[in-house]
Amino acid sequence: MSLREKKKYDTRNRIFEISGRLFKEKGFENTTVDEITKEAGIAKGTFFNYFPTKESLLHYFQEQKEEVIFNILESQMSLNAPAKEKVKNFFILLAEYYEKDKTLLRLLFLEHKRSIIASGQRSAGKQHWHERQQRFICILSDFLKEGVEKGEIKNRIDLKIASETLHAIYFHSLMKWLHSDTDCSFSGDLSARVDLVFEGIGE
Amino acid sequence: MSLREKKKYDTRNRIFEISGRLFKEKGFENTTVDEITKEAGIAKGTFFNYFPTKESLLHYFQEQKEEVIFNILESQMSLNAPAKEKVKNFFILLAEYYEKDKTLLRLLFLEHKRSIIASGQRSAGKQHWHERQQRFICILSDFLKEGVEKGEIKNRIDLKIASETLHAIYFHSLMKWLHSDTDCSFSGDLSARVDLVFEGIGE
DNA sequence: CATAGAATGTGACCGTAGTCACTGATGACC
DNA sequence: GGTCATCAGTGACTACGGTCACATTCTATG
Repeated sequence: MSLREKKKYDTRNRIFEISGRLFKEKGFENTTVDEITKEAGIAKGTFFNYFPTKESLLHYFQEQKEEVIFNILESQMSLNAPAKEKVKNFFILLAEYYEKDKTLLRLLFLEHKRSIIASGQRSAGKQHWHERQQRFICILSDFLKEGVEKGEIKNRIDLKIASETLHAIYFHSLMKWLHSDTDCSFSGDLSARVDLVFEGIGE
Repeated sequence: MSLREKKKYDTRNRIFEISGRLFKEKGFENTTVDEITKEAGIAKGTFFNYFPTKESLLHYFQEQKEEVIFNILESQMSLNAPAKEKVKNFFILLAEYYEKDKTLLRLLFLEHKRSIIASGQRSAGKQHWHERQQRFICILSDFLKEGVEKGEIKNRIDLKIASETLHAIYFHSLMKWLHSDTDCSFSGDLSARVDLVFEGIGE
């Protein structure tokens, strides 16, 4: 690695670390780019050489988190269990991982989401978000498919609709939990909802 | 109405109309407060006498829409029909109303949502949003309760969980539809998902 | 009609995200 | 080692949302 490359790498990392710390300490909105660059000992313009916007930082934090999450998930996915258990397990693993650091997650998730919405129709962030959802839904869909083959799930069910619905429930629980101040259990809430969808409401 | 009151009313309306038009024409982010006030023939400060922030305008647009929606809904709610049909009807009425003006809705909904997220933990916007959701869930819960009494719905179901789940599905469909460019049917999508939840996935 | 005081309007001003034309450091090549 | 093209660094500058002390307009009252 040349000197130039090393410096670049270091600066980027420095911005990343400092902004991460400041965001946690003071919140995203209350941390200015000036503060970050001042603490990093660089000029304001330099910040924008590395990250196109202040919000884009969150995008990278998010990516870092996801790396970890998907590794956890993939290590558990090949378990031999009924489809319903697999789905629950999948959700609970995610939930437990999230429950470890609600504050950070709230920051990453809500601000990141906000930025995607704000940046309008076609943006890299939105694209990435969409892909992430698809990956999520695919995993669920695979579980359900297995379930159909094993006769645990009605075979007249549209797998796309079903896995999307499960995803919707996951998302809803997540949002509810993120917005709640009380410490209601995210994984417990999810579990009840998955049961409901598997059983059905109707008599 | 005194002259003062009339002027106030007029100014407020003027801001409202002009900003609505500009938002539709150029989008929310691309419309500046300066533009709005210039076109309205008032000073910048005056704008903020009427609306605490630029985003708060969206809050009022949203309220205006909701007025109409809840009137439509209430006129249809007392119909005598199976619970499932009532839920579907409820959703479809909403969907059809929304489908009339996707662009405006997308603007109102996404930006409004964004602003709620952005404004952090405790804001009037968030409070109002939360109340709206509760109202929504209550209506669904009433339908389901009736369904239980009429034996159409399993009585071991937790009504809160069930109505929240239906709401989650509604919300998911709405978001999917708002983000899609293709003209997939919002009401059709919802209908399939309600069927799924009533029937259940499991064999 | 005169006047006081309240309601409303005003625009210079502030803080912050983001830009850009210029400067300085780096390394490939001779 | 000297030269020059390239790439990162810089900070004054712009744009925009939002504020505030002061100016203007309206109205209640004698």
